Amino acid sequence: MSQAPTSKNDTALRGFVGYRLKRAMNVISSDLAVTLKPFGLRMITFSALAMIVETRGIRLSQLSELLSVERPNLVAIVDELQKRGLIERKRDETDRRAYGLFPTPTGLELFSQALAAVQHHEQVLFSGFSDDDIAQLTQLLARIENIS
Amino acid sequence: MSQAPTSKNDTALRGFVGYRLKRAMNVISSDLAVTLKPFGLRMITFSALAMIVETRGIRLSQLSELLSVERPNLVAIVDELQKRGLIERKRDETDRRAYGLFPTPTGLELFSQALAAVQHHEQVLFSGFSDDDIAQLTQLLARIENIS
DNA sequence: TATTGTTATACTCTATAACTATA
DNA sequence: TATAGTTATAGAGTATAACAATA
Repeated sequence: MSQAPTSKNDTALRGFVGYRLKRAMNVISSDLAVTLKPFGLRMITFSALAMIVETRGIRLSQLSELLSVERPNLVAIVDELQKRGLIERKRDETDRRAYGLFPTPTGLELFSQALAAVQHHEQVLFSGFSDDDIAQLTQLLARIENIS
Repeated sequence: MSQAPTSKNDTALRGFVGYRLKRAMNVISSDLAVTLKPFGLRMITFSALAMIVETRGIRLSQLSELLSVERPNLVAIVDELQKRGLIERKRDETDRRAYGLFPTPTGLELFSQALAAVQHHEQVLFSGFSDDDIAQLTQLLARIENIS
């Protein structure tokens, strides 16, 4: 019976941008999770909070569209932010089906701290990258996003 | 009560490479899932099969390390490939704790077809990208992967 | 003692169908 | 009829602890 090979590699998969993208994503997201942990936030709750801070009164369905997260999956996320007192649901009196989502003062305070931490996180992570590198990467990723 | 705002955006999050990376990844992975579906493969089962084809006799623990997937999570994936008759576990007689993973003829045949489909998929997806674009992107992603 | 494969478990993420209340 | 929010549910992905067999 053969012993396990000593030369093992992932050459075949390396030929795929998707594979490389996923591996790069893993590095960033696991690192980001550590950064957000002290704030009791995950990537998705941070993102949702960021949107609500940026667009006060945004609806869950709009949040869903912007974040590309299915509406049902956002309910628990919004619940979580609300239970922690970071945001409020305010019923829209002109369309009583809908709720506007607003940050609380606590939410604004926490977000500004988390934002600074995440910015610092990326700054450290990409300290070896020039502004031009970042600009190129950003542009390439934007092109991928807009493919379909 | 305020109506939901008409100007809604994700400007704050757009400043983060991680956010853009995740969105680009979503585009590619959901598209890739469609490509792999006819073969009864997912991204992870395709990747595992690719590794086993490339490095015949590879162990589950080596697969785990190469794919950055925890060992326990690979057991079900290897089980799935084996149940479909695409790979075999062969006990390593020199180290009876271990099993070498080998593709079957069926597995080799399916993989070659799936590989061609995935290659074609990326070719179409990146048809608007020059070779230089791909090379740049690949290099930038490799640098991210090697950050830590 | 350490390693290989494994079981069990739990938490997160993602996707779909269907309900309610409102429009 | 259609939309906003919601419930229920199920499938994937991911992480950790601990076990049996073997080194």
